[in-house]
Amino acid sequence: MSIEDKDVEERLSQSGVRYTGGRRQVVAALQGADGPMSAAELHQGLAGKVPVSSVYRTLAVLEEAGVVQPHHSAKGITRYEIAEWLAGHHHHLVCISCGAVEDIELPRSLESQLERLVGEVSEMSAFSASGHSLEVDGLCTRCA
Amino acid sequence: MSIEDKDVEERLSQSGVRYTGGRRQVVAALQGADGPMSAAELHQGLAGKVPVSSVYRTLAVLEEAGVVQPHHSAKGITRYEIAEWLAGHHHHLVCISCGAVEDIELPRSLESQLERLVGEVSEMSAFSASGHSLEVDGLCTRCA
DNA sequence: GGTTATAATGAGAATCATTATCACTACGAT
DNA sequence: ATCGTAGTGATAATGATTCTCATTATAACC
Repeated sequence: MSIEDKDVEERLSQSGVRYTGGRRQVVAALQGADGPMSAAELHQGLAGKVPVSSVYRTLAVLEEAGVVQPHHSAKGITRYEIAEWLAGHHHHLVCISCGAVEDIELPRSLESQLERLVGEVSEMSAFSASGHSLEVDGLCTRCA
Repeated sequence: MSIEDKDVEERLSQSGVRYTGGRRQVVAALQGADGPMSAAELHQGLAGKVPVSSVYRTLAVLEEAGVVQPHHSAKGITRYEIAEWLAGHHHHLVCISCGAVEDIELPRSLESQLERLVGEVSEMSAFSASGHSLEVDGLCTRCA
């Protein structure tokens, strides 16, 4: 049981839901990934041990509890990743050729610049910002 | 015929496709919108004058020609907007409550800061960046 | 330890956005 | 005017996701 798992367990119990075997497997698979995963990818990765309908339900439960967050970058699919309060704040490199999404963590200095920038945007737009995400589009090393 | 329309026409003819009535209507609707639009929204907005299957095909053609670009921010749907070379570079405010997406153009100073930032990200990641998009998540004025 | 109320699961049906198909129409070149 | 190709519209097919419901597992209580 990884360190984060304790936090996940607590968060779920606060939401009044159980941290069952299937849910643990999904969370573990997401922890092991190096980018957001779709329900189908998770189902695959778990070798069918968790049926696809359960993967969807589990993701919905985890999202509701704030353990994972959805990410929409590819055509018709939703990918999920461990929420930032557990995994740390980061951004995404999106390959415009193959669609792969890679996490990237900014050095503190860049991140604070970005936060200041978002703050200014929020002010100038009468929009109460609660989060932000920088998406850099380009070619991944494999497609370059 | 707006000024941009000339550019669209030229771009399409370079792609060897015609700029037909239905396509003009879709482009006009996108020009009139103040954020990305889905196929269903466009179909609605055009009061059924353009059948839904044609809206989809038109969007595919326009994307192929580089006249519009897709945007994935909401659950299972793809929204499109006029490409940046026609409409100008901008970013998005995404309402975490109602899902609405609003365009926002950054003042030159902020935009250049952001570009420098993206440049550094690109370097530190061996990822050849071709574009970027800042998404600010929060509550729109209606949902606040 | 067994019982019971409730949460969770799994298989499949139902739904929604999107894509493919195909007969038909419109346009441009000859 | 006509012929070939591009475009259209209705509808069927697909793929991701959600819903339903009967069954199973779990935690709290006796």
